[in-house]
Amino acid sequence: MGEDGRRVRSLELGGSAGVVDEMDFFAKEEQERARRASTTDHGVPRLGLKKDDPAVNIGFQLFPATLERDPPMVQHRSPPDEDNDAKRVLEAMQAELARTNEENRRLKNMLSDATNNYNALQVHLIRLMQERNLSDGNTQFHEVTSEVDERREEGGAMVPLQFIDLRPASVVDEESYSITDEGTRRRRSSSPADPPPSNSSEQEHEASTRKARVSVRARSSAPMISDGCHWRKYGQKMAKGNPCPRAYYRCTMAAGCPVRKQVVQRCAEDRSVLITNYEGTHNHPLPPAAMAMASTTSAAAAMLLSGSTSSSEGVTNPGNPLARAIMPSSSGVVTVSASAPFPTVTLDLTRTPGPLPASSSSPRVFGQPPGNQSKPQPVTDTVSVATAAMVADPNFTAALAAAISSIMGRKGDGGTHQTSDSK
DNA sequence: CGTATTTGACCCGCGC
DNA sequence: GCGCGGGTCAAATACG
Repeated sequence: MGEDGRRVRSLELGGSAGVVDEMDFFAKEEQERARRASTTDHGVPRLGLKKDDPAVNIGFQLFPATLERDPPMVQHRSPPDEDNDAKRVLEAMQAELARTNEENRRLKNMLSDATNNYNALQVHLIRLMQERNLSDGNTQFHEVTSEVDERREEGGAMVPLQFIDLRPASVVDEESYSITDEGTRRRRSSSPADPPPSNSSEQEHEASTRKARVSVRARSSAPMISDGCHWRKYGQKMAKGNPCPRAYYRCTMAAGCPVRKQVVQRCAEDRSVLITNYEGTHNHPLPPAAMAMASTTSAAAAMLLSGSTSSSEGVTNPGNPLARAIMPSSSGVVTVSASAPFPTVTLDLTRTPGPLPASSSSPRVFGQPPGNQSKPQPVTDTVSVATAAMVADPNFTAALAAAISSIMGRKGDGGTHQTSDSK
């Protein structure tokens, strides 16, 4: 390749010799240098000698080698030559292009590695949770974990988060069953075809996990927080002891997803606080914004099922390492309550959790003071961002953004991309 | 006209 | 057994 490249360049060099006059770029300098360096009386540069000029040859030979490094845009000037300069500019631009491509490749690799690490950590987290359950005598969890691992390792490619069900198989089946039609299930229970409700401990466990729900408290004046999903209202009730009605929504993003239920109501004491309860897991691909909330609720539900149900009292997040792993930046805003009838994880986005890195996308979400209700809209829209920030460690996001921006910044002026935007 | 919302009726679980 | 409350259904209505 080197020889051919040189030959081509030589040919180009020779071919462009005749168009020197058309190159205006460094005309002044060129004339000056030509007057000094060239001994020929004509304006025709010593192109023939240039081929033998060691400096030029070295430059041509070194260019490919310096592509991997940071070649200076302006090479040291060899004997004045317009064509030579033009060629060098061209070479420099080509080198820059090649370097940019190389950096793009590196960035892609970095991003892929980071995502891989994230997924690996998530799988590891799930495994830990399920091993914990395994010690309680539930043997199904481990198998599911192995399945997830195998899926991940076999495919090599990343499994979309929405397809990784964080719950154990029994829970998945149970939830999909119950959520498919909880109402009809109740009705069906009277049918003779239904197996009589046996009172095994397994079913008791399923019954408890089936109703695991995630409650999100956020300040918003909107009737419903926008989490990226498409919800259809199917009912409304006046709740006891609350002047504000309670609305019932169902996910309509997929025909086969009647499973999702969402209950929204306003806090009785503070009507600016919107309480949203999520039950179940989506069985269809989700947009990134919706995926954030879905993964949050899923992770929270998994956290709930991981062993905190042993306590009948509320357990705050800092005491739960798993919760800390899921929501590292939200200490104090996550409450796990295993009290009857169903265990609930409460994500309180109305409290101030403490200082957060400024580079993260989450700080503007948390801790909206009650006085800052002049702009309620961002609060509604950023709930998904908050959940995204909780699912994806903000520190990780910030570090990734910093790394990418540093790389982009090294290159020069190309670093204005919003790579830190969470999905 | 298709889709989303409203709203009264109905079902079911639970406590008394 | 009965009443209450939560949750869901489905017809009617509104809306784009």
